[in-house]
Amino acid sequence: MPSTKMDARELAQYYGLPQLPWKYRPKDARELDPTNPCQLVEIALPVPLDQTFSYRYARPTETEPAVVGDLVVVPFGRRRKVTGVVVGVQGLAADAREVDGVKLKDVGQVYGPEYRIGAERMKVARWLADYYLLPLGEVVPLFHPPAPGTKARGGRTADELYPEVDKPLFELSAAQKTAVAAGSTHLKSQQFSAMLLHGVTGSGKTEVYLTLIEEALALGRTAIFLLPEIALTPQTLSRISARFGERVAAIHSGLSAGQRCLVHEGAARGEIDVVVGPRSALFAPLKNLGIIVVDEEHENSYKQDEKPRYHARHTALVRGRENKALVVLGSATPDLESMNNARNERFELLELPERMGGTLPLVEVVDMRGAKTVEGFTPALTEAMHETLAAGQQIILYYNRRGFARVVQCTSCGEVVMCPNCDIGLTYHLRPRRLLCHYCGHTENLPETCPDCGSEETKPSGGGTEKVELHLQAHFPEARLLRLDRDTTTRRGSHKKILAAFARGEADILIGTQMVAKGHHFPNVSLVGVLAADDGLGLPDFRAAERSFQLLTQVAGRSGRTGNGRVVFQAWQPEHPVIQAAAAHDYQTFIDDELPARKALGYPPHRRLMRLGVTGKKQGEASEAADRLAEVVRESFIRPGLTVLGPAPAVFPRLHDRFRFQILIKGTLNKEEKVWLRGVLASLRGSYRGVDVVHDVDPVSVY
DNA sequence: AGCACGCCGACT
DNA sequence: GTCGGCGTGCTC
Repeated sequence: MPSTKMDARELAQYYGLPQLPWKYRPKDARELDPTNPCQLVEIALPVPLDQTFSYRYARPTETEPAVVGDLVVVPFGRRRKVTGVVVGVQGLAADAREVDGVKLKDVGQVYGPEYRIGAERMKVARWLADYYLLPLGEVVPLFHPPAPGTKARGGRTADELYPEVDKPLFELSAAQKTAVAAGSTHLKSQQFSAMLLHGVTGSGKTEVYLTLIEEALALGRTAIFLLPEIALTPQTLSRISARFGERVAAIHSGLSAGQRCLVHEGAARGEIDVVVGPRSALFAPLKNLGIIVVDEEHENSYKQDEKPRYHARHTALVRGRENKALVVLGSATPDLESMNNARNERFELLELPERMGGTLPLVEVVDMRGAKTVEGFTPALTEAMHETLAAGQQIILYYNRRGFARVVQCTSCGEVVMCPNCDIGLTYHLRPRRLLCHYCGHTENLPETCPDCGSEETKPSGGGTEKVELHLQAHFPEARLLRLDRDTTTRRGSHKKILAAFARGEADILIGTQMVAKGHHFPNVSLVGVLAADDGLGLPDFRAAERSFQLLTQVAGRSGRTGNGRVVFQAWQPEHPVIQAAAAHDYQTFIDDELPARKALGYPPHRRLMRLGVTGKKQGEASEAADRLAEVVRESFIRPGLTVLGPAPAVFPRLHDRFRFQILIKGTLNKEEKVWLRGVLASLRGSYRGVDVVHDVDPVSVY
């Protein structure tokens, strides 16, 4: 019977898995001889191996010795050069070319002190590595701009791109003043603390953030302002740069590697003291960090969906703690985990319940059952649209399905046309006129006969944004349309272009997927229509209700930002509590329902989750590996507080020509268990070639 | 994870 | 004949 007492080597033996390489590292540090400029440096490298590597560093004259935290470039393998971080240094005889039978290669380059990962950021790096079960070297790339050294200097800096605008001199509302006062008290305490700012769309959260950042600067401290990439609009950036001028730098996807380096160096040298950007901005080398703002903190994009799979909100709290800083999380629809933390008094909760200069839009829930719909439009929505257009105002229509027809079905035998790689029905698109798989990108022509029975009666069914667009062209011929979905935003920047065109009033109706729900103020929008409000509720994910509530609330918030707005939710289950709560702008009721439901099922925020995903081209192989993994994990993790579910085929059992299985661990692993699991995963990866094993701590979705 | 080495099919 | 498919083995 295996147990966590067994190390990875013993476990590998027990289960007949191949042995891990076992490296012994001598602990006797050699004294650093000041007359000898040669060092033995231990380096963590960005490779998925649970070990560090020893190199020789014979420093050039007039240069400083390497120290822990230094970034270095080293030769690795036959022809690779990789960037790693120094985790240990010792003295070394000048003529030594090997240590304990291991040949030493020479360090190629040591970066300057601007690039050194100081003690504080190193603690964050170690936390990331431990918490997310990764080798330290694999989190190091988060801490430096890509390819430092290849500096294309002379490019425009971030804030030059966004000319200053006049600072709006609004008087803060009472609620804003309360929030600022609370934050201010925390800042002055010089202790770590966290605030959750729950404010409806348009309630002035940004003004609270900016005021608190100003206060932090006045106290001689620095600030990080995180936003989802999608929210990094020129308006947002110009507002921030108007406030902080030269001292602020923005990181965004339009920046070159050289510009990123300039921001990094400026922050390290103390020339920049506010860094704004998406999750990667969290690792900026600011000194004396006083405040970290995480705006739209519920956004799933804060969780990176590739290695290292870290959550920027969680990491912000850790970096805040290391700096005795204030962490401000803000949202109109806080993540359940954050609100739970607020209720448990780990965060101070501040509410901004009122819209600045306006009221929340009135939401009408329209029952689709028995309604005389035309292509998914009820008479109520159609009428509201005519009224809005007649009044010269704009409309947003939200429909979370791309393409023209969700599936193509044979009317004779009922089969739908499937993707050859994915076990997913293909979606019919008009432009280009082809079938497309939304998961792997496979495309093919519309078949003339049913691939299954040969009948010529195949029929596209189920709608999509393309069909809605066509319908509008026919029924609202006078209206100018814009469509916003993945298919209209293939070129870089086209997303922002479409939104900007709509904001300038170049169209009357914007139709789109989730993309229309995020960001942007559209002062002239007075109607938002949601074609299928309960669409997301049936998804087999424990967060389906939370997602739906957030999306409906966000999209509703696009209406009537500067006046009275209307919203229409069309729904098949209009009485559903999530739809009702979203329609009533009632976050309280929503979480009062949802938190106990999560607790009853043992899901976050009550317990944590870890997902182990096993995929392979051969179903049998993947399934066997998943079985083996589940067996090992289950036998060893028998204790109160831990539950192992699975293995089970994933919700999408085959994508990209790979069969997918998963195991869920409910509960929090302790340190020994994590170390142990890393070993097991490494063994498994070694013994099932052709099978991919991924682990995801705190997964954001469990598909 | 890369990247090289190594051993078997359809091409000039 | 050899270009290239991806199995497997190693990286201080």
